[in-house]
Amino acid sequence: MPKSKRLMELMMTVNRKRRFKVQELADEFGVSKRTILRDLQELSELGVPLYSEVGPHGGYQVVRERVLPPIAFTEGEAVAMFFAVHALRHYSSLPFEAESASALSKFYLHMPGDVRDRIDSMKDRVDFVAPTRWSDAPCLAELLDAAIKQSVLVIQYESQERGAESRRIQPVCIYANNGFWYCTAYCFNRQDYRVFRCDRIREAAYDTSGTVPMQLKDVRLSRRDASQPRDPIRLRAVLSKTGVQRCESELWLAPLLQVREDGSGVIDKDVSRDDMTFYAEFMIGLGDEVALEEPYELKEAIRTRLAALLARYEGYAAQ
Amino acid sequence: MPKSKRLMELMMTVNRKRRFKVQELADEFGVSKRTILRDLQELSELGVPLYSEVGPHGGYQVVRERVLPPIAFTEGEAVAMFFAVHALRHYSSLPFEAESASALSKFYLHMPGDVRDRIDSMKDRVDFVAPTRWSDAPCLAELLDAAIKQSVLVIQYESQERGAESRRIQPVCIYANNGFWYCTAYCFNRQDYRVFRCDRIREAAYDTSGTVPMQLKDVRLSRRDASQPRDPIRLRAVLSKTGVQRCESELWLAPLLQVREDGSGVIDKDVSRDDMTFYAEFMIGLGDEVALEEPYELKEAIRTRLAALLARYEGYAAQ
DNA sequence: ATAATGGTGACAGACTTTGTCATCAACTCG
DNA sequence: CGAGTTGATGACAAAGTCTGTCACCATTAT
Repeated sequence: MPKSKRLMELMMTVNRKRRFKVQELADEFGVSKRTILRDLQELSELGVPLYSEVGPHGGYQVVRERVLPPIAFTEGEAVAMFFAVHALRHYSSLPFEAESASALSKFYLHMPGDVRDRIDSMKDRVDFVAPTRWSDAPCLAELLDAAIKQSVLVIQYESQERGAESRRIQPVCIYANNGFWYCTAYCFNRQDYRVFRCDRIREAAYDTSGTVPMQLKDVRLSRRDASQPRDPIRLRAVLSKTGVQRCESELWLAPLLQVREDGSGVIDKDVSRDDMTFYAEFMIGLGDEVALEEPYELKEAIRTRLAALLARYEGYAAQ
Repeated sequence: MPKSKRLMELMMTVNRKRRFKVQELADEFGVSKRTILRDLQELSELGVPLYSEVGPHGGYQVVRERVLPPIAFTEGEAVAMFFAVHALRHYSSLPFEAESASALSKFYLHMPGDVRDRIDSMKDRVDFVAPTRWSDAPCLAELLDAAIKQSVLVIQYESQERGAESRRIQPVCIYANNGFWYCTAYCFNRQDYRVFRCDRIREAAYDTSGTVPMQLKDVRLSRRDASQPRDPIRLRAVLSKTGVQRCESELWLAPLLQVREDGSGVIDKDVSRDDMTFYAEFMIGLGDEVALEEPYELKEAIRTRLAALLARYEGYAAQ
């Protein structure tokens, strides 16, 4: 076998084994220990992070991260990776931040100068706008890890109403929306699914009390969909074209919205009676772009709200 | 020089040169033509797309895409790249879509099975929510290209007011915000900077009439910032903690906002008098979370607006 | 102490790569 | 056409690199 091929296979083998002895590999590849030692040194120089200990029960280890065999990317592919990572630059507390940066610098180092220029000039010409000031979500990595492994966490959650409290949860999925990270999880304290704002999770540790994880294999991202409303009431409203455009950027509304051919639209959906205050605020925000048809309760709530606001601003005027 | 090293350098050299003759490389590397020929054949087998023509003025060419020398990525880096591209999945009409996909499949192919599983399970556990229904922006690639090269385009633009019209523009930057792609550009018809919605640009072609591009080297993303208000008026308002959080997700507001230590905040900024109606709507949306201090004109505008809305909903009640 | 294990240097022999040369093929240009 | 340019391929000896063997050292667990 030519040396170059042997080196490749050796790289794959050591990545698979993680721990091994020189004699082992020598037998496997049908070469002498000396050769394997020389090869391992070369791999080391090529960037595979090897660590060795002498003595009985010693041997080689691949330390830290495993390395993929070298891959030849085209320039276009490298630029695309840059673009993707660049697009996420406004999001703070991202998982894999360090890894992205190191991957990008590897691409950057191996690039001929003209492609670097191309990328540098692209940097300032294209952008994804994200809401500013994302709050820190210190436990994001733990939450994601727990969601992947489907294990139970004990978290310190600072809810708006009750202040800090401890909860046992099993994360289902993590998602970012409009400036915040959220985590849908099964809450063992409430015995139901709940959505947590990740920046309010101050600490997260793996549960050691032996709570048995739920079988949530099929429960995935869909879990963030709203649950069925209790005490439903029918909401019907007609939206102008502008109204539709505004509603489309509201994630929670999108599934309730039917768009007509001419761009105008209709909301027709059962909603929870408890949410009247919320919908009243929202309808007020839409102003003349919405014509509410029912329920009467919502109209009433809107009028009450408007009157309260008017009083508030009348009050100011008197100051 | 060992062969392996020479092959690496050869790969970089041919990528830089794009066109070359065997004799040239032989001199450059101090080896014989025969050796270079053998090396080029090996590079070819390694995936570098080489093409050769015999005869005078013939020679070698690197065909299609240039290839970077093989890079060894760690697993973590590969996962990070997956994450980044995955996060953008909801955005339609992205540039570099094909390249991202092919880069990802290269990573995927070279990965040991357990990492694939890790990625597969991550896919369904983490998400970036983007507003739905992005309109198609068919000319995005052209716009980006023109922005990078700073060249002039002739576009067919369908404005809301005047219907379709032809414009000569020089794109400055492209950005995505809240479900739409925008392009800031210098418009030669209006002789000023304008922002175009990319989905309303039906066609784009390079200008052939010889319009001289502007010197826009220093004009970059900042161009999307609001210009100075004409007829300014001072706006001062105090925001509660909740109010601050809501404002932070409004991009245009972020620069006007000062956050205090306890999470509450202040808006204090000169704004344009023409925008009173807009600010009135916005303040109403903030409800009790904002205490407006000045200007008087805005309070008046809010009261007017509230009264109008109230009338609208009183009207409904009478239906 | 003993045995297991990695690390290094030297060197001859095995193996690979290289240079040279010869020959061919495709093509351009005058 | 014919002369010149350029790539493609095969053969083979010379040059160079890689490999196995061996001797020896260092470290460490038992």
